[in-house]
Amino acid sequence: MLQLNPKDHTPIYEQIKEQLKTMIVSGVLKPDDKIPSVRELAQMLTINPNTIQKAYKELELEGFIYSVRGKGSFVTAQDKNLRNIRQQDLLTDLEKTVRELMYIQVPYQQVISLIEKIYKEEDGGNND
Amino acid sequence: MLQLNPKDHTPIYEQIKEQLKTMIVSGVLKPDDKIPSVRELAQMLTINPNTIQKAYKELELEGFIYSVRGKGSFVTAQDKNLRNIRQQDLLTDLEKTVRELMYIQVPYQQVISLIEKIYKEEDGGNND
Amino acid sequence: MLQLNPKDHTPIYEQIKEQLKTMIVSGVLKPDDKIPSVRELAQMLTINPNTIQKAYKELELEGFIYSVRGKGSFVTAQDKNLRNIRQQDLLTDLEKTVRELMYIQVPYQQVISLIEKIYKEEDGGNND
Amino acid sequence: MLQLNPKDHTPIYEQIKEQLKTMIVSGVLKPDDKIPSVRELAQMLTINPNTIQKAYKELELEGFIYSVRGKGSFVTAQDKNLRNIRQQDLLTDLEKTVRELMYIQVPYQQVISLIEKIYKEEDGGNND
DNA sequence: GTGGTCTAGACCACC
DNA sequence: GTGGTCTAGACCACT
Repeated sequence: MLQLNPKDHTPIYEQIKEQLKTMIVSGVLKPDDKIPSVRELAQMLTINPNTIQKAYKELELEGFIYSVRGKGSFVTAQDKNLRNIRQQDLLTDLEKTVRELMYIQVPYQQVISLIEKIYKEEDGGNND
Repeated sequence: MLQLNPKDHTPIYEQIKEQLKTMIVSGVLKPDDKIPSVRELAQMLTINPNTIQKAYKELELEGFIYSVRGKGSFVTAQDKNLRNIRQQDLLTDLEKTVRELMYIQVPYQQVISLIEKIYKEEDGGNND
Repeated sequence: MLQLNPKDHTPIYEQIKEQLKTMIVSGVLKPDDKIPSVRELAQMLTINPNTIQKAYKELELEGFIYSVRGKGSFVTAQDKNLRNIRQQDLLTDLEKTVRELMYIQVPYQQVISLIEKIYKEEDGGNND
Repeated sequence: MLQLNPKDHTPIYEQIKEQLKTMIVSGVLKPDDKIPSVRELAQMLTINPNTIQKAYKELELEGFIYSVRGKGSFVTAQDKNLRNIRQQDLLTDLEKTVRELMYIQVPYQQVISLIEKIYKEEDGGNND
């Protein structure tokens, strides 16, 4: 379900947050879907429950999920702002990367075709 | 010259690295330009020289600058070997970002025009 | 475990790097083996933890080990991408050394047999 | 005449020593040949005369050259030991490099052919 | 003057 | 407990 990479220096709980966010924002997880319990997920990923706890707590603070005592954690109905913030972050990232690619003289066309390829390849797929 | 943000949780040495990289990549600093000495910059930013040292050393390992004992630190000219390695890294980065942009349904055209804008804007500029 | 030579002018952290590299390369340390923690090794060698930190960080950048905050440092499994880069570096090194051996008129056969000896000696050993 | 590389972190005076040693040991410079004066060489390489001075002084201590007050510096008649020491250093280097190449699974044949290529290519040349 | 190494000791974030 | 960042201050090597 989730992919953790210990060699990546981003903390485990951040990796979990990131991946859940993406699933929520992209619609893989829909509002009021139940997400795995802390203990369940900890067992699945063979990591410490505290780490999951921390991820869930922050996701709740940021408004992505909500917890119901005794029942579990659930996806929040999406506020448009959340998606916009995420999008803005990604575009800023993109700009920095592209600027460096330009610096090392990777041709414009090469960058464009990579992007075209990505969008095309998934086109028949889960692009609902 | 450089702006540090103490509130930001990213390490100081990373902030320095980022900003110098941007200046190099955007052409503000050109190959063989001398950058401030370790002590000089430390004094300017009122931080410990070791922190600057660390930033410079990593920039050197990543191929952006080179340091000469007794003389100072300088901007590196582009090298074909390093370029290829770096290019691969950047394209992987790009792919990941674009893929996520697609997931959150940012239209293809919007991504393309951002890139076009970046490449065009520098075209008449310091591409001499 | 590791032997430091204070008379040697090569920096302590380089000596540590070298010895760990040799242990990894020769197979004494295997992929995902845990190596001593920063503080542990510092205590064993009675040197400052920062010095160990520096050695470990560089070994990580060079792809020999990976560090996980809160858990420790571990030997990296061979990765194809890194391998290619490293291979190029090593072959360049080799060429330079061999060229100079030729200049001082060391016969071809002597060089070849040294290499043959190295490859053979490990063949029946830990190449399992 | 000599090639200096400021990006290489080996000190300038070491680079000069290395290259002169190679020329002497390989016979490009013969016993009692005059080598450039300190000032001359400093001008040629556009570096500080002190740096040359240091290189020459150490070469003299190590027995590769001798200076005659008012006349200049000259190559010493070669002692067999000197060449042997150099050779031993190079072979140790070679062994370490080859061992790492083996570790990253570069095949024996590939290493051998590189060496063969180097020896062959220079065969008709200055291998007098 | 420059970069580079090292120590001692502190504090933080993560697991 | 772990790794990672930072400071203060020292000393060395090179130009």
